[in-house]
Amino acid sequence: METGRSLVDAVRERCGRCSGRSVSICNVIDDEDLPALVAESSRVTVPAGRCFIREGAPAHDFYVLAGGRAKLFSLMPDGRRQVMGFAELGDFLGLASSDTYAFTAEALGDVTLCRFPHSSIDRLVERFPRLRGRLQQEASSELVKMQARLMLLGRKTARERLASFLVEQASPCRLHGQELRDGHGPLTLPLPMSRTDIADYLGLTIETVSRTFGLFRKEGLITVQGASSVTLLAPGTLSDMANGIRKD
Amino acid sequence: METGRSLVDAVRERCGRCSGRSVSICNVIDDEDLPALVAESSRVTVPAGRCFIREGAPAHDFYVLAGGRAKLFSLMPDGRRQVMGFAELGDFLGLASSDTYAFTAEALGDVTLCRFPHSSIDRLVERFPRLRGRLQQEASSELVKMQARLMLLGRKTARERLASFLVEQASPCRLHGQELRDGHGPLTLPLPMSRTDIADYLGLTIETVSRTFGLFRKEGLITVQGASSVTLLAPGTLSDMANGIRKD
DNA sequence: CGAGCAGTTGAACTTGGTCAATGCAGGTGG
DNA sequence: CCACCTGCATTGACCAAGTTCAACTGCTCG
Repeated sequence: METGRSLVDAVRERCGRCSGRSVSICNVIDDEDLPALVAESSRVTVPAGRCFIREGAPAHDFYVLAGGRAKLFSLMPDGRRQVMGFAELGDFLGLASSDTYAFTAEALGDVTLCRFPHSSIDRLVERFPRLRGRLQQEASSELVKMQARLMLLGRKTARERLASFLVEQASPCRLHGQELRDGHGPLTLPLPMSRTDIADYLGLTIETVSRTFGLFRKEGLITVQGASSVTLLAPGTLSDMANGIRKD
Repeated sequence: METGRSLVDAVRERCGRCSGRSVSICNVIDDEDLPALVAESSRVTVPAGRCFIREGAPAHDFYVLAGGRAKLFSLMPDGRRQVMGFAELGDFLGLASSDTYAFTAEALGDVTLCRFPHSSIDRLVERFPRLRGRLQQEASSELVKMQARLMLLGRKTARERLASFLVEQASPCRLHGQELRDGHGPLTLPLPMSRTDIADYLGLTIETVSRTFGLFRKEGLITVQGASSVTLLAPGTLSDMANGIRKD
């Protein structure tokens, strides 16, 4: 249980700033319940690029993401892909759904998971009563985030989509509840996902994402360090653009 | 409470075939609990076109839709609209969310609602224990539906979107669980929403929706009676098209 | 050093959007 | 009862955002 101990610490440490931005995933880990909860689970480690949930497969287990990040997506028969979300430390995966998983989950880097059989939910909720409220609350906030994604995919331009994405990626990095404004200094983000993943998340092609990154760079809104790190030079402008308040 | 009685009957009668396709709305009415639940609520009637939930307003109450249909949407500052869903009899509105509503709800025709203060949820769940499970289950299935909508808005063509919409509208009309196949005869649907609403639901313009209806008509996939009634002549073909299996 | 891959850039093309004219039905008032 | 008005739907012509296809860059890893 040594790894269990450090896992608890890691999860606890990050819990305050989890964003829970992904599909059917909830930051439901309660500080006090956490050690016992982690002790209940079987631990799984997944190497980069491996799928640990497969769309359409029978949904026996659900997972808590305990290290690394994952992308969640579905495919159409001809290969078109839609990334539903990116899962972070503390997110719950595979809870929502019927008897089969609604999406595939693939490790972005190496990933650590706690696995629980679906059938144990009731028992867990009984043992950790606060879990129930957190689950409800997070399912609810997940629905609100989904609505923002519907607006993004249905109505926003490529620029607005990428700006929304950057602002969203920034939110776990800034202080809780603080607004994004220019002048609060530049904000550097890691982007652990590929351009292809970003494109499939935003309903665009990789080329459009790349071009739009280029435009933002030319316009002095961002700088790029390699392909997996961005600095937001004008977060407030990007935030306004994301919301359609500002066109450029 | 005379109206209460008939309301219960109406809701009960339709409950079996509710589709619950809308945002943060759940078909959570339990046959046995229903009369007492309805008796708890204050009744509201809303004329066609009136908004009874406003995006961004403080979320004091939640509603059960007890008659008619409503559209749920959000707006961007410049007026772009995204319709998040259409609410039907038995759907719950305004449950998911923080302290403000995430969308505007507008009556499509005349609408009847049961209103409950948000603060009474705990009490209701205590009194009707099965409500809790239904709420969870429906929130979960709502998330699954949302993922289908992300795929639609992010990756599907105009033809696929409209086909998906028609198939979705058809689902409450066919027998539970029955697949859509050609040869099961034509299927006539009411479309209580305007072309504009359909367009804003599908992330298209009204013109594209109109043109695509025209194409489907020319191709012998549908016939149209007025603007608010369609007959699916080849539901199986439409279903395949909706899923990207077939292009035409 | 070279292969392979992700990302970037450019040019042609396509889909769906924009703008504008026309059609159609329901409602109102003469 | 009919002319007119209004609002929604349809259709057409043109346009633009974003996609497609292809070449090229730069990086990492044998």
